[in-house]
Amino acid sequence: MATGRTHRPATRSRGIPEATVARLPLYLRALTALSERSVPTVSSEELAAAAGVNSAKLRKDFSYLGSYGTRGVGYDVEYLVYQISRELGLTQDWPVVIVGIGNLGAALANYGGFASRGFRVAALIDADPAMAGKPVAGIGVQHTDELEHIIESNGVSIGVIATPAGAAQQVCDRLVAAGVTSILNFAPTVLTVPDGVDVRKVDLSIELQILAFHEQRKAGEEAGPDSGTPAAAVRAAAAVAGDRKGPDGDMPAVMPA
Amino acid sequence: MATGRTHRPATRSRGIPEATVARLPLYLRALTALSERSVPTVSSEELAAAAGVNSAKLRKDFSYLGSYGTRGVGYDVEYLVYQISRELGLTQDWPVVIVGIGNLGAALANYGGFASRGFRVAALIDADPAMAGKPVAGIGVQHTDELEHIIESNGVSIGVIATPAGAAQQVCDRLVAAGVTSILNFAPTVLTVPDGVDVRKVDLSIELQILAFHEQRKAGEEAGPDSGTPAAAVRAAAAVAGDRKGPDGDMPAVMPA
DNA sequence: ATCTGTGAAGCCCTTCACAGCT
DNA sequence: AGCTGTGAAGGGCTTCACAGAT
Repeated sequence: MATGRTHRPATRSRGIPEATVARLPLYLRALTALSERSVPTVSSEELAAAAGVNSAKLRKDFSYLGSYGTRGVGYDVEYLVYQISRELGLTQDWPVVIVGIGNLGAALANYGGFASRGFRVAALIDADPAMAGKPVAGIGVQHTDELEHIIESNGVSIGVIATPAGAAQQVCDRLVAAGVTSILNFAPTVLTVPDGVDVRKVDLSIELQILAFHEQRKAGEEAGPDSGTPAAAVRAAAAVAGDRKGPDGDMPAVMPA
Repeated sequence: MATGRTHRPATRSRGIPEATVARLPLYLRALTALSERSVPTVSSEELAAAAGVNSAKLRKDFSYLGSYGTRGVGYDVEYLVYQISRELGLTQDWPVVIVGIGNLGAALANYGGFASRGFRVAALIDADPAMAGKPVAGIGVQHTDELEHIIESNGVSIGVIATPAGAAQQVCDRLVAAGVTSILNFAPTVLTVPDGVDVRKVDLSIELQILAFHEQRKAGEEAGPDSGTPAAAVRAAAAVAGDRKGPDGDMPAVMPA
C-alpha cells in the first residue's frame, strides 16, 4: 500500500485479507459499545447493522479469525472484543510520536481515541524552537533535534506525520532511520519508504475531491442540464468542439498539440 | 456533445470506476506540481512514479476519461490538469460548512488545501454558545441554531462533521434535511443517511489500529519463521487446539460456554 | 428453529502484453 | 523508436445460498 512495492505473491501475514483487517476496528467499536451496555451476545445481523456492513461479509471476516460464534445463538460480545483486540495487537501498548504540532498535530494530540485503545502519545515533536517546552495536551513539545533520541529511548515504532508537505519526506526518512516501521501520514505528499515500512495516508483534500465528483454527477443527472449551481458558468466555456476524444468538454482556450 | 443521455443501468456514474476516481486527486496533485515547474509534457511512467502508482494503472485510469495522451510523446501537463479538474468537478466552487469547531474543526478550517482547490469554507458552526462570534481562521463561528439557514442561503451541498461522536448523527440528520448531499465525517461513528447522500469517513483511530496490526505481524515474524503457510496452517493448528478454533490464544479468564 | 461458517459464483480492480499511433 | 490505449488474463473481495451445528 506504500509506494512502489515490488512483487510479493502471497504475504505470509496470516491469511487475513487486508479488507478484513480494515474492518476489524469497526467491529471492535460496535462491540465495545454493546459491551458497555452489558449486552451478552449479538447476532451477525445485529452486529453488522451496528458496524454498517452486511452480515455475510461480517461472518466471512470473522471466519478468518477462527470460529468464535455459536450457531443458533450468535457471538459472545466480551469474547469477541478480546479476540479482535488481540488480533489487532491492541492488547499491548503502542507508543506513538506526533511530528508537526500545528493545528492538526495539536488536534491529534488532544484526540481521545488515542489513549483509549492501546495507543499512547510518547512525544510531540516540532521543528519550531519557539514551540519547545510548550505544553500541548499536557505534554511538552520537543524539538526535532531530539527526534532520534526520543524514538530510540521509547522504543517507538509508529509515527504520525502532521507537518507541512515540504517537510514530510525528510521527517519520514529520519523516523525510519531511527527505527519507526509504521507511519500515518497527514501531509499531502507521496512518501517513499523502504520495504518493510507501512505507510497509511489520510488526506482531507482528496476526500473532498471525491465527494465533489459524486456531487457533480448528482447535479448533472437529476435535472438534465446544469441547474442553478453557483459558479457553474466556468464550465459552460468548455463546450467547444475539438479533435480530442474526451467525453464531454475540451480545454477552454489554449491547448498544445 | 457526446453526453450519452442513454439508459442508466444502475448506479454507474459515467463508467469511471470508483477506484479510479479515488486516484484522480493524486494525479492532479502531481500534475499541479509539474505545472508549477513549467514542465510541458510527462510520460505515464514519470507521472505514475510521482503519484506513487504503477504506469499501467495510470494509463488505464486515464483511458476512462478519454484519449488525452499522445503516443510516442506522453501527456500534456496543462491539458490534463484541466481535464481532471473538470472531471472531478473542481472547475466550480463548492461551499463547505464545518460543524464542530473543536481542535480538529479549527485545524480543518485553517487547512490551506481547502481553498486552494475549488472548496470554500462558507461557515463554521458549533453548538457551544460561547464560541459564537469567535473568529477561527478568519471566519466567525456561528451557532448550531443557524445551521439550516446557513445551508440554504449559501447553497451548501457538502458538509464536514467534526463533532464528538455523540452529536454526529443528529448533526448529520439536520445537514441532510437542510439539503446537504455529501458528508465528510471525522466523528468515530457510523452515520445513517438516506439514499442519494454520500458519506466518506476519516477515522484516525482506525488507521492506527490497522498499522498496529501490521506492526504486530512484523514483530511476530522476525521471531519465529513459521513454515510460510497462510491460512492452511492456521486451520490445521486450530483443529488440534480443541473447541474454539482461534489461531493463537484464548480468553484470559472469563469465556462463555 | 435459528444462526453460524463456508464453498462457489460473480464482480471489480489490477496487471500484463502488445497492437496501434506519432 | 517510443509511448499510449486496451483486450485479456489474473487475483482479491463480496455476495449468495445452504450445509452444519446447537
